[in-house]
Amino acid sequence: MSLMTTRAIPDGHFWYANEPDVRDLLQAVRRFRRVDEEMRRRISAGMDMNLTDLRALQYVIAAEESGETVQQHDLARYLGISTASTTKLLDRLTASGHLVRAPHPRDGRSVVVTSTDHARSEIRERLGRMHARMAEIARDVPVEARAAVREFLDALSDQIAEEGHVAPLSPRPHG
Amino acid sequence: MSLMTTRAIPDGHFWYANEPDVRDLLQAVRRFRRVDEEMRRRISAGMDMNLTDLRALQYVIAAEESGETVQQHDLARYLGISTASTTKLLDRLTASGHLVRAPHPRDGRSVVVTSTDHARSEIRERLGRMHARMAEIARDVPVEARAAVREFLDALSDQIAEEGHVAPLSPRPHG
DNA sequence: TGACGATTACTAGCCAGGCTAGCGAAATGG
DNA sequence: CCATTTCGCTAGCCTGGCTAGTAATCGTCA
Repeated sequence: MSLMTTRAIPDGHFWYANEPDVRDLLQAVRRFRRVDEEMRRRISAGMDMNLTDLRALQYVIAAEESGETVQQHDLARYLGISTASTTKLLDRLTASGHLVRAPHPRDGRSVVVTSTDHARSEIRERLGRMHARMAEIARDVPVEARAAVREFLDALSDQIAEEGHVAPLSPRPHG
Repeated sequence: MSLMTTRAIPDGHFWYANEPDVRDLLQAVRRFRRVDEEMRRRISAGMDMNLTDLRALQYVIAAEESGETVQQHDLARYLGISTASTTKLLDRLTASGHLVRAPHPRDGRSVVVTSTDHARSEIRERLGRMHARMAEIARDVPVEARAAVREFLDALSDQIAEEGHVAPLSPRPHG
């Protein structure tokens, strides 16, 4: 472990008091976390919907782009909410003209959810530019440092996911 | 700009199809974002409180550690909720024994919020180990790559914060 | 010093977005 | 072909936000 270099008090602020690099790194992580949250809140507010609705929209569009179909059930599982709540969510998003419910071709119980042109263009308009600029920023990382950056983020994710004994499941729609 | 290398469709998936480094980097960012959100949800659920309450708790404790006093008003501003909602939040967190309301020494209208020993030890117990391991992970980043990592995260944060024309304000308590 | 606007926290009452329970219709397995 | 399971829906509840309005206190200025 070789943890402590300054004080024995495990309270965050003193751990890396004489390790400015480490402190700055974690500070940058925290700031990213915060502004990211704010950004999503802003965007969903700008589209007159809540964060969950925005996530749902992105999920449906992403699934369509990779050629997969989405049922109400998939959405519920991905969003981590009940199917009943997902019914309400679909009510909202179909009323607003972002999503469409269609009968499943071969399962009479199921509903297939698709996005409208309007939804796709709105998402593209709101997120496309930012996405492009994030890619630019990634390109600006020196080639020789890219592996280190990725490994750092992956290690953080592994640590965070494992903490609390939760399997690092990936949120894929069913095939 | 020199954006496109593959297709002109600005839909995210094709931008960096032949730039595996860039794609992997952004993928790592997205994963971090997701597991971080999940982690906070888990921890707050484990403490029988919601995300806002957890943020409030961390804020109060952090402020105390840097010797600052916190009023209900500061908390409301930091959390981005109304003072009325903050009243309810304080009701919850005082009822659960995490925070204490005390009269402000020189302003009869104000309330000074402090954390209990119980709250501090619970937060330390739940977050301390993870915090330590995040510091370890940061230490594992090769010294020569640390600047690049920090610059990457800062650039992302700048971009995200600026998008939507919001000033990159820092959430400090009043002095 | 006394009056008055500003500030602080609170109460009352509303609403959005989650939840569980339970239902009918369709699919599936024995 | 009947029993069980799955799917999405409705009904009704609860939490955690919100706004509006209030009482107490503070600060300022005539």
